[in-house]
Amino acid sequence: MYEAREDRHAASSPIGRPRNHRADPAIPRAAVTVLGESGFQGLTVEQVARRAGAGRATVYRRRHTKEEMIIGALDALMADFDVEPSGDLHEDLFAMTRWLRDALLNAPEGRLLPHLAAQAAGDPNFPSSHMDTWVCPWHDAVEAVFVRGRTDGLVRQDVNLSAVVDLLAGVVILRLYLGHGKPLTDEQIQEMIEAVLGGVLL
Amino acid sequence: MYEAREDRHAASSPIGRPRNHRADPAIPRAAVTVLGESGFQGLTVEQVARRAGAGRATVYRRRHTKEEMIIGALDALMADFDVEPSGDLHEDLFAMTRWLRDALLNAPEGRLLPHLAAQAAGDPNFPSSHMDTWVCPWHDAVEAVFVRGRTDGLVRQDVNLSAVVDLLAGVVILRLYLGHGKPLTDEQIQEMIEAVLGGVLL
Amino acid sequence: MYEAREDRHAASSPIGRPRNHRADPAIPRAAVTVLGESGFQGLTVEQVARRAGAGRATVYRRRHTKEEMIIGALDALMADFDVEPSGDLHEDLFAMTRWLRDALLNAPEGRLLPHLAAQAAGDPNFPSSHMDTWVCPWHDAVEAVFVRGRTDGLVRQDVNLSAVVDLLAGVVILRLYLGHGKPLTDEQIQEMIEAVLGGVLL
Amino acid sequence: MYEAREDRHAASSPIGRPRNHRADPAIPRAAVTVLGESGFQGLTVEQVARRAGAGRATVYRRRHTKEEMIIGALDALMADFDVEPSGDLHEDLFAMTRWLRDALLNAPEGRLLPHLAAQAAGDPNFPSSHMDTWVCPWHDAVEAVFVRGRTDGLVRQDVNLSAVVDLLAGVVILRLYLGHGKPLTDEQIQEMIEAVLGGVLL
DNA sequence: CGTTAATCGAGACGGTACGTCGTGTCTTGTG
DNA sequence: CACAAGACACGACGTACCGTCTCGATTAACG
Repeated sequence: MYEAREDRHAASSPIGRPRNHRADPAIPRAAVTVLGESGFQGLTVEQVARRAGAGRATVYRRRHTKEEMIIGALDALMADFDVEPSGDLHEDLFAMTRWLRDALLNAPEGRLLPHLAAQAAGDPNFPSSHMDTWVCPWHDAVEAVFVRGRTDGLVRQDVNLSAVVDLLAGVVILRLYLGHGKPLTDEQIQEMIEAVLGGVLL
Repeated sequence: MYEAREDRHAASSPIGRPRNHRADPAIPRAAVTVLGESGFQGLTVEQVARRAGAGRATVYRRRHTKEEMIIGALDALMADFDVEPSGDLHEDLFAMTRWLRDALLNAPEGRLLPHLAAQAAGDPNFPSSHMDTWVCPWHDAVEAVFVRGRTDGLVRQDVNLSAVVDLLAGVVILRLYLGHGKPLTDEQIQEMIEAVLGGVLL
Repeated sequence: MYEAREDRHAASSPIGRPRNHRADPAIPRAAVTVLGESGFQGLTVEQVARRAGAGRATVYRRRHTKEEMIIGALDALMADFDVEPSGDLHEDLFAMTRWLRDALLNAPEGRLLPHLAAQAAGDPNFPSSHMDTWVCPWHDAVEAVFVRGRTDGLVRQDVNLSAVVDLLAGVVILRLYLGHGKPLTDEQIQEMIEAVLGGVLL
Repeated sequence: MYEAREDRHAASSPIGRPRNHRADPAIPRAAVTVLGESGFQGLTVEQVARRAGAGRATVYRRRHTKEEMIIGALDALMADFDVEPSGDLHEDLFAMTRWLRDALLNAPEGRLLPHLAAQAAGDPNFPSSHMDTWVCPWHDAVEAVFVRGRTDGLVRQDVNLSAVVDLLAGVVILRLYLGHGKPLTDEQIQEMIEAVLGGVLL
C-alpha cells in the first residue's frame, strides 16, 4: 500500500494503452469537491470516480484510499502559505499563527486534517512522508522568523527553536479540535505568543 | 441527537417498559472492548450489541453513533489520572505530561481521541460537554501544579496559567498525531517543559 | 394455538380485571381495514393494534395470528350470502355463481381467501373449522337449489349433488386465482352451468 | 418490475461486466431447495443467495421476490407431466386428474401454488405469462383426451372442452386448498369424472 | 373497604430479515 | 495494456416487526 507506481512510467515503454494522465490530478480534485459536499463519511470511491469522470477501477489502480485522495489537497493548502515576514518578530508570529488557525478552520482542505490524523493513528503504514511534511512550509517559515530574531540578537541561543514552533502549532490545533468548538481568538493567540516568547527572548 | 433522555425518567412515569439501565453502561464498555480487538474501522454495531448482550435496536435506541459509544470510555480514562503531585514543579510537570502521552499512546481508550476529534470537527452538535471536559482532570491537575508554584513564589503573577497548560497539552497531541508516528520522547518532554517554564518562572 | 379460550369466562370466577370485550370485535375489524389499505404483506400486528386502539399484547393475548384476525371477516362475508332462490334452476345457479365470483372478486374480505388458503396449505394446525365451513352457506344454498330441482323431477337421482356444487365452486375459484386475472365472465358462467347440468339433468 | 431485461443482452453490447448467467437458474433452484427445508415463511433471501452461491445483491438485481424465485420451479413441475394417454377416456382422465392432485399435494414445487396464487391476487403486475401457462401442459393433455374422445365419436360436438377441463382442474384445487386438508380421494375423483362426463358423452 | 389478581395502554427488550449501499475484484468490449 | 461500465461476493447499515417482558394504571370480585 501507499507505494508509488510512478516508476512504471519511467521505464522504457509499458506496452499497452498508456494511462490517462488527465485522470491523475482529477481524482484528488474530485475528492475534495465531493468532500466539501458530503463530508468525510459520505466520501465514496464511487462518487469520486463519477465526479472525476473515471471508472472505479481507475481510482483503485492508482491505489487511492480515501486518505491518499486528499493528502495531496492538504499539501497543496500548506503550500499556499503566503505570509511574508515583515521582520517584526511579534507581528510575524501573530500573522503566521493566525493564518494557520484560519486555514485549518475555514479552508475545505484544512478541515480534513483531523480525519487524516485519525486515520494515521493506528495505521503505521499511513503515508508518513505526507504527515511528516504537511506542516513543513508553515513550520519552516515560523522557525525562520525565530532564526531571524536570533540573528537580530533578540532570541536566546540555547533554545530549540523547532520545539518552540511546535508549541505554537500544538496549541492552535488543540484548541481547534479539542477546544469545544472555540478556536483561539486573536487575543488568545497573542497571549500564547507572549507566553512562548517569555522563555525565548533574551 | 445527543439530547439527554434522562428527564423522562425523572418525570412521573414515562409509560411503557422502562429502559434497561444495565445496558446503558454495558454498551460503551463493549464498544471499547471490540475496539481494542477490531480497530475503529472494524467496529460494528452488531459486534458491540452482541458483546453487550443487547439487540441492535437497543443500541440504536440510545442514539449511539460509533463516537458516542466511546465518549464515556474516554472520560473514564481521564478520570483515571492518578499522578500525585510531589511538590517539585519540574518533576510534577514531567510526570504528568508523560502520563498524558502514555495514556493517549497506549490505552485503548486513549487511541480513540483522534477519532472523536475528527467526528467533532464537522459536527457542531457533537456532545460538546464531553469534548469540553475530557482533558479537565489532567488540565486542572497541571494548572494546580503551576498555581502551587506561584504560591511558592516560583511563578510569575502575570501569566495565564491555563494557557500555559494548553501549550504543553497541545505539543503532546501535535507530536502524537501529526508527528510522523514519533511521539515526544522523555527528553523532548523535558525540553518542552524547559521552554514553557522559561516564560513562566520568575 | 388456535384453541378457544372462551372457557375461562364460562368458568366460575375469572378474578382480576375482566377482558375488554369492546376490543374483541374491534381487532378483526381493524385487521380488515388495514388490510384494505396496506395489503396482506403490509398487515402487521402493530398496525392492527393501533387501529383497534389496543396494545400489541392485547392482540396476542387473544392469540390472533394474521390469519385468525381475518378468518372471522371471511365467515361474515359468506354469511352475507343473500341470493333468494327464485325456483328456476338455471336462473338460481347463475345468480348464485355470479354472487360467489363477485364476492371473492370485489369484497375486501373476499380477496383474503387466497391468502388464507396459502396459509392453510402448509399448516395442518390451521383452524380447520373455519376452512371447513367458509363456503357452507353458499354450498348449502346451491345444493338446495339442486335438491329442489330433484324434487321437481328435473335432476337425476344418482348424482352426488354436493360434488356437483364443488365443480361449480372450483371452476369459479380456478379462474379467479389461476386464470391470468380474467375471472369467469357471465357468459362463461352460463357455459359452465350448461356443462354441469348436462350430466345432472334427466 | 417483472420487466424482461434480456433485450439489453440481445442489443449490441450492454457494456459493463455481463450478468452471470449461471446464477439465473441457480437462484430458483436454490429457492425451492430452501423452501423444502424451511417452508415458505422461513424462506429468506439470505439463505437462497447462500445456497445459490451468490450474493444478496445478485438476487435483488434479478428483481426476484419470493414468488418470482419459484415461478420457474412450478413451470418445471408442470412440464414434468408425463401421463401417456392410453386411449381409454375414463382411464386417461382418471390418471391425469390423479397426477394433478398428487403433484400439487406432494411435490415441493406443487405446494407453492397457493402462495403464488395469493401473491398474484391483488398484484395485477404479477408475471401473468407464468400464471397463464402453468397449467397448460396438463390442460392441453386433458383436452387432447377429450378431443380424441370426440374423434372416436364418444363426445358431443357442442361442448366447450376447455371449459370442461377447467371444471376438473377446479374441483381438484378447491378440495386441495379449501377442503379442510382432505384432498379428493381416488373414489371422489372417479365421481367427479362421472359427473363431468355425464354432460359430455353422447 | 382494602386486598388481590388479571387486564389494559404503552413501549423497551433480544432477535432477525429486510432492501440499500459501499467495498475491492472481476470481466466484458473498445481504444 | 488502460480505460468505462457495471456485475460480482461480501458484509455493514439503519429500519421495521416479531413475540415477550415489564412498567403504572385500571377494574373487578373476594375477604
